[in-house]
Amino acid sequence: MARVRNAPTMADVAREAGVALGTVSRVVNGQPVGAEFKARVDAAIQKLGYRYNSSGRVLRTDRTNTVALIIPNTINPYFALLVHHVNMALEKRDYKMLLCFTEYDRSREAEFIRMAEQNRVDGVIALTYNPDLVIPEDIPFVTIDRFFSVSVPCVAADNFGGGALAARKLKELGCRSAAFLRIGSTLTNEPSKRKDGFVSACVETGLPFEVMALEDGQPLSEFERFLTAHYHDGRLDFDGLFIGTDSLAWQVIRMLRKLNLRVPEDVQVIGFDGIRMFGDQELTVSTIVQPVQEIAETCVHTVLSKHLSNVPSLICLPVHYEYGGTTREEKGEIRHV
Amino acid sequence: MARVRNAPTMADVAREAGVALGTVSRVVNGQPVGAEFKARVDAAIQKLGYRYNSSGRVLRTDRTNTVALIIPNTINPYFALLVHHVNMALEKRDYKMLLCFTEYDRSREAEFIRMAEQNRVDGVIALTYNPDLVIPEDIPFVTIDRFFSVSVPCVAADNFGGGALAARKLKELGCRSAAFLRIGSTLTNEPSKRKDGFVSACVETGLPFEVMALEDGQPLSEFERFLTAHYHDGRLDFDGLFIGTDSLAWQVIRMLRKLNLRVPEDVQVIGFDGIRMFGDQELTVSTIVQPVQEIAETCVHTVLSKHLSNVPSLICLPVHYEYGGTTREEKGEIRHV
DNA sequence: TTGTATGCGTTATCAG
DNA sequence: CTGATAACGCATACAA
Repeated sequence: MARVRNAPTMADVAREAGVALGTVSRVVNGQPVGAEFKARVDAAIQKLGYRYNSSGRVLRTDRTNTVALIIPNTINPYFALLVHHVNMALEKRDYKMLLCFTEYDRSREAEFIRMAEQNRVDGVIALTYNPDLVIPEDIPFVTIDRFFSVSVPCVAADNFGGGALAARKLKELGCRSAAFLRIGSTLTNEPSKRKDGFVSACVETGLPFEVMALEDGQPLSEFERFLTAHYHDGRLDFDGLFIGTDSLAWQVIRMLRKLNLRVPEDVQVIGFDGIRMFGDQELTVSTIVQPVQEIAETCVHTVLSKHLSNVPSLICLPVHYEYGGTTREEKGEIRHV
Repeated sequence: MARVRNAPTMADVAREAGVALGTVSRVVNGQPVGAEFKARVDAAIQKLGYRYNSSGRVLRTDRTNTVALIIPNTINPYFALLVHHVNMALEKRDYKMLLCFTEYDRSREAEFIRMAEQNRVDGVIALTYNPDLVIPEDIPFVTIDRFFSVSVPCVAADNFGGGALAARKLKELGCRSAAFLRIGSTLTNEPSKRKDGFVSACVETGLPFEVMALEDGQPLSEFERFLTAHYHDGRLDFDGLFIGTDSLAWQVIRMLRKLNLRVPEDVQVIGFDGIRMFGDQELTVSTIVQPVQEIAETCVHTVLSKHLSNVPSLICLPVHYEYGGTTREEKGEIRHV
């Protein structure tokens, strides 16, 4: 069969330069070649307008310099941030990213893993929810926020520490009674530990607390019912809320406003993630900030390391608290919610 | 050289099934094969755990089933949305996406085009800012928001119409005097027409207006100076603002609040893009909504069409206005800013 | 319909 | 250091 596109190949360059094919390959790959030869090859490349074609190398070496990132979507700003930093970390190492959006669909999660194998990616980084997901053995695999087994490295923020930090912060800011609200309690993953850390620190500091967790299917209005049930004579039973994500925190704040409760005067709110308005402006709420860039960097570093067996199976990266207008702080910044 | 990974190949399957290599290929690709043969091949595939390897096909056919998307980043929610819909549109057609973040860096824009060629992508969709960008001839290329030449299809929202719609809406909502604020006026692209449409409709409806455009390098505080200069005795000269993007609108609203101006009571604000809180909650401001999904779908459809010459060189897709709390509307929704 | 054989562009081995 | 040549896995033209 003839060439599909008629772009010049290394063979054409070799012929033009009057050298062997292998010599062209060495020049292109920066391996040692005599100056005279190199000059002739470079000239031929110029003259023919030769463009390197990676598909030959892929077939020969079975390395694509590509890593698949499996993630629900990029509409959620936390995922969008993750995608961004993973891609940057990959690019720094001359790797490309094959992006797969699952939309939380379990069958899609599994299908993308198959697809990644077919395309001979050099590794997979996955943030998934399918409880029965089978992790392939023959390909470097790193998960985010979810621990499968000691043979599959998992990278996550220090969710337990973050939950504890939120509780201690509320206590420190004068809260007398707190509640933790979260959604999606079906699957046990690393973020589930936010609750454990919160509870642990509440107990430790003597801060009374309640926990309200919604199953995945339940409507958000359940939170409204919960809050209303704890609302008497214009006051809420809690003066501090720790909420599983910034996104949910934002929605809960709207509910509080409906009850004529002021944030942070009547109720202080701390979220989790560190989402900023339009990606780069102010925080949406006071929050526990995930080290997204470090998470991405660690995932990439890990998935590309030669000896996965030397890698810890769970890597928790430190979080920090940041003021975002929904807690009472000395720093007199403008409230924006 | 021996196999790199020792995964079974079509040859192994053929041997196992006692058929020819070509027959395996036909089975795998769903071409007509005798039932008996097909059964034997399927059984062999099962038995050996054969996984299709796309790298052979790529080399053979020079088609990767991959399209490169070149875009500044995914932190900006508008870009994040675009990435999402482009990927979904590609996936629907069994194409993969090679994502390239330029971070607005001109040299990176050019470099990614080179990289895309090397990797033999089947097409490129690009949202770029480099005024001197050279579009390759030998690869299907579609741009977003920026017109290069009649031979390079450009997909965009109806920016002119959107600007006009904003002006008419402000007029309709009772505005007496309006201003248009935008940033980044160096490069002339499709979004530049937002101003033209706005001006045109202001003139048409007799709405007095001013335009304030910031060059790319200038600090945002210039807008604050502009507003302050038009602020007398607790009143702003304008009771309506149309702002180039939702992101900028959000920042301007913060400036207005510093001047103790209420939105929308004192000043109504309309943005552009249609960005939602956390990607899926309420709009951040009243705005002209871009049809992002249609833009993505059109880009993909266009870049993959066989006969690019039959394609219009500029495709403008309709926008619409949507209430987001920063205009005065009958719909009494809770203000959230 | 099925088998055979060639080549896609590159890398890597081996001999000169 | 350079040249010649054999794979890599698959698709397809051609022969049977």
